[in-house]
Amino acid sequence: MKIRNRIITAAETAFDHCGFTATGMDRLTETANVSSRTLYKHLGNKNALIVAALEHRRRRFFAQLDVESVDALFAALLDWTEAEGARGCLFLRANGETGGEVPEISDAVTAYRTDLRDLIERLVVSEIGSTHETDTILVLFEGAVTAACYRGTQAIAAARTAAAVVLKQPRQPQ
Amino acid sequence: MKIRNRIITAAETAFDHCGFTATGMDRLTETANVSSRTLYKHLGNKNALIVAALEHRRRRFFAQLDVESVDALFAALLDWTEAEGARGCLFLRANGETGGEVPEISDAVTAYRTDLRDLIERLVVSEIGSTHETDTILVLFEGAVTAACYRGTQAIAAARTAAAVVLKQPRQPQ
DNA sequence: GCAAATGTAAAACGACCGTTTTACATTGTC
DNA sequence: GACAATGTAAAACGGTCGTTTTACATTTGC
Repeated sequence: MKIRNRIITAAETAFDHCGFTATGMDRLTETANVSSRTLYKHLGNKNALIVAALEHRRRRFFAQLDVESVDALFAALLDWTEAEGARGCLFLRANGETGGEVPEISDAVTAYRTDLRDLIERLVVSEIGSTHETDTILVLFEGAVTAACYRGTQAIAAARTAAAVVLKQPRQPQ
Repeated sequence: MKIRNRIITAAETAFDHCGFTATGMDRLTETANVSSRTLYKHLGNKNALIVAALEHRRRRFFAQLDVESVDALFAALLDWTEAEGARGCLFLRANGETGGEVPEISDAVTAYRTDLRDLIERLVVSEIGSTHETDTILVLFEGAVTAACYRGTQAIAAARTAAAVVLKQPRQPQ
């Protein structure tokens, strides 16, 4: 189980840094220090490796985002970005590159989105007692991830401040 | 100049719907109703066609976003999304698929980002008299585009409301 | 100590794809 | 009415890439 993990870990960073299509099997075997035969024996094919890398990313990401407030969520995103860099949401990119035509990959992306929304909803409810601003915080989170690609961590800081403002705001009648 | 335009227009929607890598030259010639020889004579190669399609998208997009307030900006984004669908920012996707290693494409993406930020900055200044909340609105805009992929137009509505709240908020001392 | 399992190294396969070329039809202009 | 210019249709080229195969080395458990 050690080799499989090494392959997946190396693949996650390779895909993140160079893209899914642009990363060939030769680079994946190289960075994982395994032969192509071993890689195929352990993962089956490239799509399965992409799925495994996405699931690995999902676990790592939400492990770092295991927080108890919306403010701490953005603080954790800041830490993540400072450690990992900002190249956009890996799941969004995976979906874009495959055109949503690889079901297993789409499933992995959907799983991530569900987890993210569940997390945010839980935090929002514990903070203001209703789910009412969940989409707002979700938008701020997604926007922070995307805008950080070219505005850096100050995009995350801006999202963090805006989230605080929105949640402090007295609930408007619909 | 009519054929070139037909090729670029068809390419823009093909790339948008199926992705850049996943869209082969055969599909591009098919949807534009031209021979491959004509396509190459007019555009040169696939990367140049991608750049042309991105520039075409940029012109169309900002033509629809020619507004005078932040609220109208999100209203215009709503209109755009209802007409075109939500598949994520085409420029972000282009960058992701090429790994940022095709300079001409990266330039087109940078041009879009610059235009978007300039537009938002202009609107924010005209609304609150300072550039202070530009990054916040930018984050909300990017987040709305991304989240609309799986939350639909209500993500844009949430961003729109949040933008109004943020801009109404009394300026906090730094 | 010897199979069986598991690994490496590297060549080969087969399909796909961007691009070019060949051969031919259509058009507009002097 | 001939001749560029510009178009189509389709075959061919050449490289890349995911995947498989061949040949061989190394571990591991009975």
